[in-house]
Amino acid sequence: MIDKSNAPNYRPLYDQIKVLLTQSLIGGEWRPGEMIPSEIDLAGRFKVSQGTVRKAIDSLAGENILIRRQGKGTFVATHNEEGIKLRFLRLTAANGQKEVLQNELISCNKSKADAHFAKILELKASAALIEVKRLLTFSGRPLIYDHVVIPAAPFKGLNSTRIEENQGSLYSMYETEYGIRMIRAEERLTAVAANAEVAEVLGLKLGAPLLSIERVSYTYGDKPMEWRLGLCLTDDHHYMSELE
Amino acid sequence: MIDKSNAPNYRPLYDQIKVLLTQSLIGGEWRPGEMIPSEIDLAGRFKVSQGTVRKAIDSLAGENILIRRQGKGTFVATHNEEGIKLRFLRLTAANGQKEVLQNELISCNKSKADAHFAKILELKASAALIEVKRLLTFSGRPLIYDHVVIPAAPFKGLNSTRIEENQGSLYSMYETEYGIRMIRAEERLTAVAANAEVAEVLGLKLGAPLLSIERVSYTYGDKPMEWRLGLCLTDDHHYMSELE
DNA sequence: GAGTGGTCTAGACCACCAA
DNA sequence: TGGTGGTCTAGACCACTCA
Repeated sequence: MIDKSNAPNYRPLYDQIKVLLTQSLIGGEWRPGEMIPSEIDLAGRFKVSQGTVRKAIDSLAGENILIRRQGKGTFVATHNEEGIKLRFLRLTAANGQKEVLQNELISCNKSKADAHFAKILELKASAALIEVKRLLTFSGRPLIYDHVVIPAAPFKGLNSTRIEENQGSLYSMYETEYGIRMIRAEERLTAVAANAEVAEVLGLKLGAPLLSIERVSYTYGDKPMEWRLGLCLTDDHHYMSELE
Repeated sequence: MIDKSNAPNYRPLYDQIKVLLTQSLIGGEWRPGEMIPSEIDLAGRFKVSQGTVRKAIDSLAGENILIRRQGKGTFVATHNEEGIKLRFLRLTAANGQKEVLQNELISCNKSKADAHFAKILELKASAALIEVKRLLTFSGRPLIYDHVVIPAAPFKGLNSTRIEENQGSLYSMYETEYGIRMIRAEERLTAVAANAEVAEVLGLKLGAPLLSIERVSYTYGDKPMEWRLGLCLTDDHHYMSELE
C-alpha cells in the first residue's frame, strides 16, 4: 500500500499521500465545496503521522485544490464561493473600480473536433464538441467576445438553456452539474486587429487593436477540458499578471 | 528579541524569523548568489528549533528569494544564474523554439520625475531619474521596443557604457553593480496601435496591433525600483501566463 | 566521511470556530 | 467544551554533494 522503501523510484511519503488524496478527489469521494476528513482521521487511514498528511494537504492547498479553514476543517476548493468567483479572470478596470459583469449568450452549437482541437483537448479526431460564443459586458459596456470549446462527452446535456440557468458562470456549472473542476489554466496573450465579426459585436472599427487571450483549462490529473479564446477591448481595462 | 507571547499582535515564530532573514538580505549580509548559514547555525543564532528556521526558509524559497540546494546549502537567489536568466520574461516563440536574444541600446538619459513617475516609484516630485530605451531582437528580428525608468539615486554612475558592459542584462547589472535585487513584478497588459515612433523602430505599419506590457518591479520590502514599458510584436510570439 | 538539506515521527500546546 | 487546523520542538534517519 504505502512504500517506505528506498527503492530507486523513491518518492516521499507525503507525495504518495498527495496522490491518494488526488485520486479520492478524481473519484468524487469528496465533491467541490465539501469538507474532507480531518488530518488525524486521514493519518489513521493512511497509517502515517499527522505531520505527513499535513504536508500533503499543504501542497494541495498551495495549488488551490484544497482550502484550509482553521477551526473548521479542510475543504475541496470550488469556483462557486464568494471572493473566489472568476478566479481565472485577470482583466480589471484601469481605475480599479468594482464592476458588474453580465453575460449575453450568442450561440451554443455542437461540432466535431478537427486536428487542431483534437490535439489541444487530447481527443480523437472528429470527437463531438460543444461550442459556446458569448459577449461579456462590464458595467454595461461590451468588452469581451468569448469563444469556448469543450468536449461533448463529459458535458452531456449541456445546452443554452442550462447555461442561462447558471447565469453564464461556466466554471460553476461544470462543478455543480458535472462535478468537473478546473484547477489550472494556461493563457497565451497576443495583440490582434479586430476582424469584421468582432468589430461588429464589440462596436469597433475594423483593425482596432484587441487583446487576444487563448486559454486551456485543466482538471485533476492535468487533463485539458476547455479551450477558450477571449478577444478583449483594453481601452480602459488591463490584464494583470504577477511575476515572482 | 523574539516574541513568544500571545499578545494580540501575535505572529508565528517562523514569521518573525522570516523578517529577520529578510533584514539580513536587505542589509547585504548575504549578497545575491551567496550561501546563507545552515539551518542548524541559524537555529542556534535565533534560539529556535531547526524546524522553525526551516519553515521560514521554505517561505522565502517559495517566493524565489532564496534557493535551496540539497547537499550544498541555501543560497540567495539571483537573476544571473543559468536557467533563471530572464525570469520575468514571459514572451515565447509560438513554435516553442529556443531563441537568441540581443539588445540594441537606443538611448540612456537623465530626467526628472513628473507626478506620474514620482507616484509609481514612490519618489519626491522632480527626483532624478534615468531613462533607458532599447530594442530587443529575437533571433535577428526586432520584437520589443523597451522603455525603462529607474530612480537615479540608487543607481549612481549608471550610463550607456555600463549597460553595454553588462550586455544589456539590466537585472544582472542591478545586482552585480548595485546589490539591488528585484524579487517581484506586476505587469499590466493591453493591446495598442503602433504610433509613428514605434512603427519606425520595429518596421511596422502605423496602427499595427502591439502588446503593451507595463511592468513595475519591486525589491526587498516591496519597494518599487523600476518601471518599464515594452511594446511587443506578437505575430509569432505570445505572452505566457499560468493561472492557478 | 562530514556537512547540507529533506523526510518522518510523536507529542505538547495554541488559535479558531461552532454548538 | 470539543474538534479543527496551526505552531513548535526534539530527535532519528535518509538523500545528496564534495573533498
